[in-house]
Amino acid sequence: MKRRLVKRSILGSRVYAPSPTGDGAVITGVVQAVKQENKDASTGPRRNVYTVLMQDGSLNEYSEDEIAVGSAQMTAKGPLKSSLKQQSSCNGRDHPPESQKGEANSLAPEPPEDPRGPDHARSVCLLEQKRKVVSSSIDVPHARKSEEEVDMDKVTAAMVLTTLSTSPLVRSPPVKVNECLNGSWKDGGFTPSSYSSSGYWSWSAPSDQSNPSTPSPPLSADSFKPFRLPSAPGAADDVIDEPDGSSLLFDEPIPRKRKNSMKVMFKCLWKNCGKVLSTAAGIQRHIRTVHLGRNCDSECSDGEEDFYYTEIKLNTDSVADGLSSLSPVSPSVLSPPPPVTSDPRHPDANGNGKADSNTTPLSRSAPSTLYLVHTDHAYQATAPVTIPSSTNFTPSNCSSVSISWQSPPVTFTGASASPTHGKTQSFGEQRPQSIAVLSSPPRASGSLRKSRGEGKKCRKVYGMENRDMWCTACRWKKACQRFVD
DNA sequence: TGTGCCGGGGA
DNA sequence: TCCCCGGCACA
Repeated sequence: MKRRLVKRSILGSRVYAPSPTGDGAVITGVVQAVKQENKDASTGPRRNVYTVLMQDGSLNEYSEDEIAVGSAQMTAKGPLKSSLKQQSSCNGRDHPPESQKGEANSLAPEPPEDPRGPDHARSVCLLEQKRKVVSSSIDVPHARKSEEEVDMDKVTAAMVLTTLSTSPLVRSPPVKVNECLNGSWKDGGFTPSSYSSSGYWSWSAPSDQSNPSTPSPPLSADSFKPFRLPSAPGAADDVIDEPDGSSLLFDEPIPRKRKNSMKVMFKCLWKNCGKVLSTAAGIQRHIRTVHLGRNCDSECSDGEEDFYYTEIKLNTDSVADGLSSLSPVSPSVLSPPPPVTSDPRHPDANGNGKADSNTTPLSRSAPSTLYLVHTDHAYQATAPVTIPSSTNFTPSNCSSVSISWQSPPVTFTGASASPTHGKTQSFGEQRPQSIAVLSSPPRASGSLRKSRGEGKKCRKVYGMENRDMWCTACRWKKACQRFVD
């Protein structure tokens, strides 16, 4: 009787059916025709076979066991079979629809696998069926649901979300329901059966993202993490195609959505590759397929990929800075290039220890302008190069010196150290070119006196008794060039 | 008052 | 150009 109801209204209805590719995905389609299959009439009720126009344009036939009805009404959705006979949802199994597909495809009625026995399952079935009748018209929060039904509701809700996605990319490859749902389900502890995601966000190939219905994949790398079904440890069909990925991915600290601007990327360490992807799964796949030459999906992986990629943490702010440094903007705009690795203000910009391979070329581009900075003053003599090794001039000494547009002279003095003591007036080398390039800081317009420096000067550092250790400028009562503010 | 440094001047 | 110093401004 119910079946007739459904049959009468099923034509033209949107249904969900397992992908004909057999990969476990669920795709949507529209019922085009219904016919009865009589061959099993002797053994059981006759089956309805639905001809479904799939979203990719193909026509497929499904039995009622295989497809699920989807309509605007959430409560009317669910496996067609379950809505008719409440059979599949009451078999006491935890499998989400993808893994149910396997059993659904085998049209033979399966013996109930509920360890509690068929009677128990049937009774639960009746209860659930009764409750559904109520909830289909009134949205009553269910006080209790069987675990199976909870899963099914979520799955059907997921299907609706999938259907609502109007992007053409949804068509092919078949939509993997998990992909667009795991972000929210996972947090709730729900983990449908696994399917290794084929989509990953990439810098170099953003179009790889196969499912645009996930609004912000870069922020949640783990949203692509394949699922695992913890409640069914023995189910072999749960581990569909990510035997390596899943365990690996779950073991390693996949970055979660970050509140701050840190972004974790995965960089391929293969020689001359350097591909950067946002997910471990993606980079593993990349390495496996591109470098290891393993075309098979992740099931033939032995985890070797792990050796060929590394995790890099990117501060998006730093990236932005780096990008700006790549821009043709004058270096004078740049914030003072720190002494590269020792700047405490950028502890992350240079990457953590793992990403010692320089993180990005962006962070290295800035220091190239560093060396233009130090030839500013015409009478910047060679004195700075003669900082005595015995001096107590250490970074701690200049720690109070706020790093300004002029980077600390330390690096420069070391680089151009001249063995001759101070008196080599090789001023000819002091090109004012850098001044022009640097557009030196607003040194209070010519007439105004330069604001007094806050930092230590040669006089303070070395004292009057060591006046010969002062920088030339200090000796000449000029602006100190060694401890520039 | 000590310090930093500009401006000027002498060698 | 190098070097020194008077003198001013600032802390």
